Amino acid sequence: MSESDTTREKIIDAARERFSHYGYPKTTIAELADDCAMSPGNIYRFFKGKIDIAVEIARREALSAVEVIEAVLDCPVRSSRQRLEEVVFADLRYTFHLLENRPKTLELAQIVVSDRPQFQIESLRRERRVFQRILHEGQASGEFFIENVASTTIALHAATTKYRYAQLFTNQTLAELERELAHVMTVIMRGLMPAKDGKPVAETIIPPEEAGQLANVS
Amino acid sequence: MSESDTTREKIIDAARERFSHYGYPKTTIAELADDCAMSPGNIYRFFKGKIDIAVEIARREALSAVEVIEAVLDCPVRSSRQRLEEVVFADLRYTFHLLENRPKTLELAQIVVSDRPQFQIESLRRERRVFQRILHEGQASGEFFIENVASTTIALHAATTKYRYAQLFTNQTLAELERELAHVMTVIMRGLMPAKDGKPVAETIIPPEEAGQLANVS
DNA sequence: TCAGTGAATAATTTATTGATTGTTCATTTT
DNA sequence: AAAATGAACAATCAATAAATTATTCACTGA
Repeated sequence: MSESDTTREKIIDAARERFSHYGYPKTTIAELADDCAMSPGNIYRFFKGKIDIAVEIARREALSAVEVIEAVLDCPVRSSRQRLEEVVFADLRYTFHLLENRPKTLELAQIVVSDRPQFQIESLRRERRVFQRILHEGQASGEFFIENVASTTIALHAATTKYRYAQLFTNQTLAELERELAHVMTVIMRGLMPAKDGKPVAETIIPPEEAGQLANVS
Repeated sequence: MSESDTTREKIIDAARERFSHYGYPKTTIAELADDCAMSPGNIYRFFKGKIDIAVEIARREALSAVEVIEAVLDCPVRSSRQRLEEVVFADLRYTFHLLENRPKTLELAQIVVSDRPQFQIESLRRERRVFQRILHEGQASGEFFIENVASTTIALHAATTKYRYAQLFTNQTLAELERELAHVMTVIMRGLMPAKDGKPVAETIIPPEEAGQLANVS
């Protein structure tokens, strides 16, 4: 790692610390420079402007959020259905706890999005790719019956909108949201899977929250 | 109608006019009093405070919005499925055009909700009742197969969250949203209706926009 | 040449003040 | 007695001044 890379990281670390403690607006470039034992001017050799530091932090945050969701893919499960349900519930829980425990993270994301609308579009796209992979697998294994995987992915993602950063829409508790999401998933799963012997697919069971799943949100 | 009722209506009319033209914050009680040829003090014999005038206007707006949606129920259609789809699309279109043509209406609603959170909860509940009626009908006629109508109503309503005041979530065009919603409804309908002869239910077709449907939004 | 500086400046935020507005109520009118 | 008034007062807003901050850049030391 080159010298200038570690300097850049030092700035990011200092910014992460201050942004999460005091928020983006109340953090000054002079403070970041102090933390890194350098002059304000030098910061601008690594970032075009203050907002770009926030963009970089939010970008990493978004990537690690998708990783949390993707981690669910790695654990062995019995079916694509279970995979899909676990990913959707993980999404609800991860974003819920994020807003609960680290409200400044949302604030930062909102500031970034208001300045760079493309940021949100790309974050959503990354998330959809996870969904798409699962649908594709389920399709290939014959578990799902899906005519058009691409458009069904979009539908699934849109139908679960309320369960991403749910506190922005409602003040329901997490338990209430989980119950609700189970109903949504029940309907969706019945839409994706053929009925067996004339009986519709069983209801979605709320998956248990894995212990390690939310390690980096505390 | 009593004298004091008509006075109250005069105030509401004046407020509606000014709120929609200049917005709630820029409208003063003195102006409303002027419009009604009365003194500021007299307004307070009819409303506890300025915000209560806004609440009353928003309440009526919300009721007439549900009426627009309910109007779809009155026209004869071939199936519960079609009813459901028309209601959901009407909701998307109505709220979309509302934000496009009368942004002050949203502003007012947001001001009311921030002061009276219960307002939003009740509006959503009213809307859900329309959904529930359709599901119930479809269930009774045997067209839908629904184990629990109440929880399925909640699921349906939650899954279509993105298509109520869609511009708050995305900057997609109405046409894009309609295409997306069709995909969502396709999955949901397959979840509600049993497959025929092993073939899944047909895809949702975007219903044509009725001419008279949006009369009071222009 | 490269990494870094810090004073100068432009842009933004905050504080202050004066003006406007929401609300009340003792009083007047009908 | 009911309906309405308008002056008084507290709360809020708008305008401006003052202070702070983001950003630039000519310059310094390795």
